[in-house]
Amino acid sequence: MNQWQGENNFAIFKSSVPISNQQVWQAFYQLHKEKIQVQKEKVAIEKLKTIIKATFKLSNQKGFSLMSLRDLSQETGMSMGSLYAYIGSKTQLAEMVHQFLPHMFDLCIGEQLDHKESPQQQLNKLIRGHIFITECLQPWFFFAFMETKHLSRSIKQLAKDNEAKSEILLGNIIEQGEKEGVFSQSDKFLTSMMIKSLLQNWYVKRNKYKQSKTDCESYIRFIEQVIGNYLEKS
Amino acid sequence: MNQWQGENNFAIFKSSVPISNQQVWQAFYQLHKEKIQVQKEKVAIEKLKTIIKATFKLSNQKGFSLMSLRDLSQETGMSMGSLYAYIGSKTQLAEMVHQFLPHMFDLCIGEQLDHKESPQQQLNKLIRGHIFITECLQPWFFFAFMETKHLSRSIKQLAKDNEAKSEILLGNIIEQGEKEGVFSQSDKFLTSMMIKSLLQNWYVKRNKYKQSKTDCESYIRFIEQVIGNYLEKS
DNA sequence: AATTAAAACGAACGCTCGTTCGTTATTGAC
DNA sequence: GTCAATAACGAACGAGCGTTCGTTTTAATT
Repeated sequence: MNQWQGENNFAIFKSSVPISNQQVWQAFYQLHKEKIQVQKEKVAIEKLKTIIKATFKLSNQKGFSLMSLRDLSQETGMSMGSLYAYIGSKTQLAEMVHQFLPHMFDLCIGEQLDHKESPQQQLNKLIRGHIFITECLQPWFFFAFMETKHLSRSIKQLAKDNEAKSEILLGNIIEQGEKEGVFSQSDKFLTSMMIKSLLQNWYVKRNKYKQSKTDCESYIRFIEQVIGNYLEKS
Repeated sequence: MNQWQGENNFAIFKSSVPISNQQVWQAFYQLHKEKIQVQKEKVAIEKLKTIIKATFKLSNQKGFSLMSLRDLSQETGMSMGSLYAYIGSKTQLAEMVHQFLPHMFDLCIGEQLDHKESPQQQLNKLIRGHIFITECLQPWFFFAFMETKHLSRSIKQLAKDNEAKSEILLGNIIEQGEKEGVFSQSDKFLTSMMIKSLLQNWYVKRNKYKQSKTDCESYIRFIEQVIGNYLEKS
């Protein structure tokens, strides 16, 4: 059960996926390149960084829909016209953030899952990957979680599909564990809902965990303990 | 552990606290009486019902800040002027909902807790009460959870205080259980965070639970099982 | 039927929003 | 140093916002 400690920790995760500060912004720019009017990459990435960070800050304060582009202009020190060269429209600004997350998710933990491993290993891997990536991109995931209401139907659907996908993934692993006899019988739906909610809590209530000085490794240990106690046969 | 089943179920809860449809709206009117310009109680209650329900519906669709009072006017069939006789202002409309929840909470489960009972009993009572009341007032709690950003500082503080209160309550019960030796040693902070998040999930993701035909009694049983497995000495 | 108080109405007001676009400043190649 | 190309600028626009208030309708009392 604890075979992953030290062997698959946060530091190793960060060094094995493209999630350094530079790489993240580079990836964000690449994903949205064709929508952005500014052509010089170095300039564009720097300004996007400023804009997105300011968006997160203001959205935390008053919510995305109450954040005006004049607020954003003031916070970034850019003019209204400049902003529009980067974001296209207010709606597109929100959509760009939302589209980025599944992209990074695939990049970082999409292909790592292996059905030949034991259900416990698969489950732990999924949980760890989830916590690690949301730890690296906490403001992004927090924004996406809080500001789902303002999206076009198509992007809203994309968000729903992604959530469903991860729930099915969880459900399958639990089912496999039951079949192999390593997990006791349980309500697969309720169990995956619980795991999802524990994973979400890490980035939704991040401030509280920071205040209590809980780091992501001990949070993972806690989840694994709770799920283990509940699922594993004794 | 299962002594409460049948003896303290949802039906009994509903009949022992003032939470019938009529009583809820009556209580809401009483709490905000002095802010409302319309004097005839029967008329006021009926219109408030219409307004609040429409607010919940529109907020679910596009979020409170994107809901205009013209939307609300159309949805309720009332004129702008009439609306203002009931809500005072858009901000006050949101605040009235937020203020109502701790009020109902106190009314329904505030005084039922008894420190002489066993920690297990106290914990189960708290969990059951929480699920039951959020089951009865699901749209209210959902609205309050999603739309915290638009509040005045004072009401935001009130919301924070209330959350802190319930976390301390949980922490104390767990601590008492540890001292009495009925709970194993655990991280009290992480444990209460988990319980809170399980409780919140019931009204935040209500649609998903409805789709899978999970009722509140079986959800409570699930929580008690998970927490029991984790906390109770074997 | 007349009177009066309460409730509902909705056009109008001032303001702020997202967005545009003609102009100015900056950059880099020659 | 010149000159295109690129980026930044910010005043202006129309739409829609929350809110108000003079008027009309409704309801209750006499």
